[in-house]
Amino acid sequence: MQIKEKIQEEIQNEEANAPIESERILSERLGASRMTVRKAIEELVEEGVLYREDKKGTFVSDRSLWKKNTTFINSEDTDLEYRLINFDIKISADKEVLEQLNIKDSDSVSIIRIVRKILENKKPQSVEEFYIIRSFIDDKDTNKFNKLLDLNNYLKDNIITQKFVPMIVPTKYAAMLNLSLDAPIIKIEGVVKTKSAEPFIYYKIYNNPEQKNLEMTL
Amino acid sequence: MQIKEKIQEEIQNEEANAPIESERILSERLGASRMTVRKAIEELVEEGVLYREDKKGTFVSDRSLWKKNTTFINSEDTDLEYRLINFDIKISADKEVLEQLNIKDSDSVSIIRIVRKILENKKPQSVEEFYIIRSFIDDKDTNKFNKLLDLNNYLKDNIITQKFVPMIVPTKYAAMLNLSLDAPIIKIEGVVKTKSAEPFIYYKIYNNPEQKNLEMTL
DNA sequence: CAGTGGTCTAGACCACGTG
DNA sequence: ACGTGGTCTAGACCACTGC
Repeated sequence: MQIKEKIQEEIQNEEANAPIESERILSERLGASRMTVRKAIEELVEEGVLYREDKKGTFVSDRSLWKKNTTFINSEDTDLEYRLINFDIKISADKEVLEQLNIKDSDSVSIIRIVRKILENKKPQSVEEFYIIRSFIDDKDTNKFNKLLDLNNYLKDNIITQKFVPMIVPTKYAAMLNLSLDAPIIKIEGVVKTKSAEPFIYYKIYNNPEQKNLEMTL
Repeated sequence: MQIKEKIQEEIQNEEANAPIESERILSERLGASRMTVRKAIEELVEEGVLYREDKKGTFVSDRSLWKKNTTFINSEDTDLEYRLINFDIKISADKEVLEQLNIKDSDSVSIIRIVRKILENKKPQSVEEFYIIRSFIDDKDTNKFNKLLDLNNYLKDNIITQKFVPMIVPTKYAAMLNLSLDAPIIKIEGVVKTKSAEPFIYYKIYNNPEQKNLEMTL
């Protein structure tokens, strides 16, 4: 929405905790109804850019309070590099994978497996394993890993559930992550489901704690 | 909002993916304007109870898709018990704590430290350490641990940032959590700040992975 | 073509904080 | 008394879906 962008421009040089103009004044000055301005402000509040104090006014948040969730999205402006470790279209898969993807008859379903390593500023950040039911994706996307594996693309029309599991780094990945064999790490296990609750992607991410900060704002 | 509750009642016996009445029909039947009904539905969509399909309709979500975040809130209907391990009002604290609470002159600030153990269904689920700047809380609440330490109470007017750290269980807590000395765990470190960015609580939660599932829906 | 959700308008009243 | 955000109303037009 244009109103939102305008407000964002106008506050970008404001100091933290500075008040912004009231909803009524903004709506008049920007030529929109109050409800429209309100919705724009509400979205900025949702992102942590602004905050309201009931019956007092709306204020600019300190930048450190902007909402983030690096358990799911890599923070921007980092230098990321993706290295493919493994790619195959397989008929069979682990029992765990079949269970998470709710597959009863494994013969009838084609599963794509992709394993890749992610480097951040040239250092190993994580290893990701993806299991994707082929029939759920466009044939033309099958080889576009960047699109296929960017979980952001699924967020709008799907539901993603992820779990955090502490473990000792798996032996096969220790060297890849440049970790000692007894290093404790956090594995993230996630499932992507359609809104009608059909799972079609299962993923496991092994994070290098020295490179990957898992944090979120609430 | 009453409209929200009414809708919630009406759909509670509906099957997953069943359509609900359109916004226009609901607004007429419930005697509210369309925008009011819309807002109610929007909140239910936010919670994952309903989902929309653009230009098609609004549908009931499968219960497994309701949004949750057990990294922050213990799921309901669990039998929780809190055991106080430690409570003191101390002038001095670790450098780490002072740093997180943004305290320069440690002599002038009184910090409350509380350590407690949480049992879920009689089994040890986690150990929590809280560091609270005394001047930020009501004197009358100083001894009401349940209120003081329920992070939900701070969510409305504050910003909470938390970080997930993999580690081997600290020796001093291994027995308390009923874990072996080399068990990998996830420690959650969090800071509660006012909306004007003043930190006043720092907490560390050591989770027993066998009892505590850390997961979230996106 | 009728119905859906998505967006927007131009008003209105309320409770409460501040001067 | 005035200004704030919070809530609500009764309309309106749009782009698209499904029949």
